[in-house]
Amino acid sequence: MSVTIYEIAERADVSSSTVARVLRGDVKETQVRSATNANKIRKIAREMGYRPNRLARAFSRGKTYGIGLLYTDDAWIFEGVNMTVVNSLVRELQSRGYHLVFVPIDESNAWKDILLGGQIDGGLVFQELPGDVRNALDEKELPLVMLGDNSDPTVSQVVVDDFAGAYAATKHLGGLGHERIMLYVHDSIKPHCSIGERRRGFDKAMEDLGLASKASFLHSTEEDVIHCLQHGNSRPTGVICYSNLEATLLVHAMWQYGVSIPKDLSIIGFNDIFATKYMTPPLTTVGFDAERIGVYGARMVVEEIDGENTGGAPQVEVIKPKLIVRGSTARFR
Amino acid sequence: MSVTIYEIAERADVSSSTVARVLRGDVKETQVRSATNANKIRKIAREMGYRPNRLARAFSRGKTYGIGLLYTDDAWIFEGVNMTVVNSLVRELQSRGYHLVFVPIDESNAWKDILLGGQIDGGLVFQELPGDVRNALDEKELPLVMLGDNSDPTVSQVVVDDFAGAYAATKHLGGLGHERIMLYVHDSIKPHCSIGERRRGFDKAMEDLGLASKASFLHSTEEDVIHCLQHGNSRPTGVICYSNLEATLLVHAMWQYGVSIPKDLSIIGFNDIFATKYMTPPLTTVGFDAERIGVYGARMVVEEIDGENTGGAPQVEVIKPKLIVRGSTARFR
DNA sequence: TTGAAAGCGCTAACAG
DNA sequence: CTGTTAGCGCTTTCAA
Repeated sequence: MSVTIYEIAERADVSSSTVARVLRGDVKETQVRSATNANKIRKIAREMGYRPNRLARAFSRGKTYGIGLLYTDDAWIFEGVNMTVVNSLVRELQSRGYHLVFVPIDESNAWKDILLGGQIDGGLVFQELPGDVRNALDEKELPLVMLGDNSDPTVSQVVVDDFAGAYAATKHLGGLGHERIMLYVHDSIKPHCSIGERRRGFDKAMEDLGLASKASFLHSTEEDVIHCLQHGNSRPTGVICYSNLEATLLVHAMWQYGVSIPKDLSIIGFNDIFATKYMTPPLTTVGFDAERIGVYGARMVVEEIDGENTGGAPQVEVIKPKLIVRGSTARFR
Repeated sequence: MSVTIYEIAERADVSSSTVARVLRGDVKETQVRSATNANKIRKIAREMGYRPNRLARAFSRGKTYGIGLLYTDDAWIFEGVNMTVVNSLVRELQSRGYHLVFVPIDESNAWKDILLGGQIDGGLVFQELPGDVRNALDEKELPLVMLGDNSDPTVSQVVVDDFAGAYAATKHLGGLGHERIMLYVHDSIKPHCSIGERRRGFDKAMEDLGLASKASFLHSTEEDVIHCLQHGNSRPTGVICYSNLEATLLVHAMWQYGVSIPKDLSIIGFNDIFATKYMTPPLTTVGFDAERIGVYGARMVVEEIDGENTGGAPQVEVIKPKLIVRGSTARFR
């Protein structure tokens, strides 16, 4: 087995409490004796290769130091940008002594065992949670922080200003002379507040551009969009894609049909991942600093757990996106 | 606080041990009394909303039920295929009562606290580990399973038959009439056994094709490869890319230079992720069932922890890749 | 600042 | 099958 505070206590000829306190840094060491003791204890601990048993500590403190990443849709969470978020989440949490626990919410009741069985101290989510999950969280009084979702004003959240992103994208296209612009949301996309936000940003920009009547909004299948883009003489000349999925699919489809981008059609995507830069053509996209979402998110849950967030009022951090102009957009005629 | 076995014991008028045993299913219930008791206990537990405290259980059993995912290179682990692996790892582990703990290995000593502080029961790795990490693992006698890496024959592993993958890719190109074929490994790729494996598969195929003298192997920068591909009349007509990175970069570069794929140049990638199917043109690639890596990997660590792997001899599972022919390869002339 | 003692919730012998 | 009794390793009163 491993070295415990008792073995150290014995060698140092002090009580186990003292060892624990010193090693934890809970001693001011103002007195001569305490300082001497402290040094001796630390020396012995080092020699014996002591490491506090994290489980014992957690158990004793009544904390788990685990933060659950609750998700219903793994396609969403394991996708490009969100992985960047997860990555920074892991690191930021770790630097604060916490660790991330993946909690897929599915028919199996594993998630209940985890939430109710005291395996986590708080939760992080990318999307709105099913009612029973929320209830479980509430029952255990576990703080929750939403990432990139503002659908619930009662919990803290770090969100991306999707309105601004869509607005900028639309204005960009308008500035290039496009008049008939489409906002494309693939029908496989699950409901999410960003859809509405982006739509509002899009609508507002079209209105400001004086093109409101020429806007077309679609929450649609690929076939319908492609059809719409190819037929009729009032077809859109610019498309703003809800995410990389739509952009990828669209670029591919247009390539198949011989529609040249950006000559014949301008396309703007959302979310800037590595691959978008290397698409053919490189994709003009609305990007944002995904790492910050993780950093803020981690900070917020931990603060709520440690009760540093005294007020109790939900915190809100907003990340400003920026338009990254690349090769998939061009002046219309 | 939560409901404990003691409260249930009191109400059911039995000892806490009995409660624990019944709720854990450690009672055969052959006798009349035991069955009656068991039912009563379960009923009360249900009514009170009892959930076993997982930390207490873990602490008491001397197990953590955490499996560390140890990694030095997050670009690698958070990349496409490997995320699929992680996803299945999470689920498979969860179904066995374990959870995955991300353990980035960096200058901070956080990883030491986790390994030595008894936060995990075993480890999973995608790449060879630094010596001190291995030592820590050995010291604590934590089983380790390698994923997609066969560099250490002393540990269990689930690997992809990269030799076969590269062989098939090369043969495919050879069959299409290509004679000058290049294997491209970007210089940012960190050392990994698959590089050697793929190279050997490539070499063998070239030899079998009678083209050995026309093979060119490069562990090189993008510039060099592009230059090589554009100048000289003995330039390669087919390229096998080590991963999606090279394929993405190359397709992009060729597009910039007006080299048409697959007319002027055939390209084969490695690893089949969603986007490759939608590249322009869709990428011919060597794919494999990434989920199985996770499933096997999880199974193997857990078995080693539970001591089901009696022999002690390292297990080896090999995943067979298959060539997925799409639009980036064509007959040469 | 230190020590003694109790306890976190569950598991694991050992008798009965 | 059941109850009793010790822990697991650390934290946390409470006195001294």
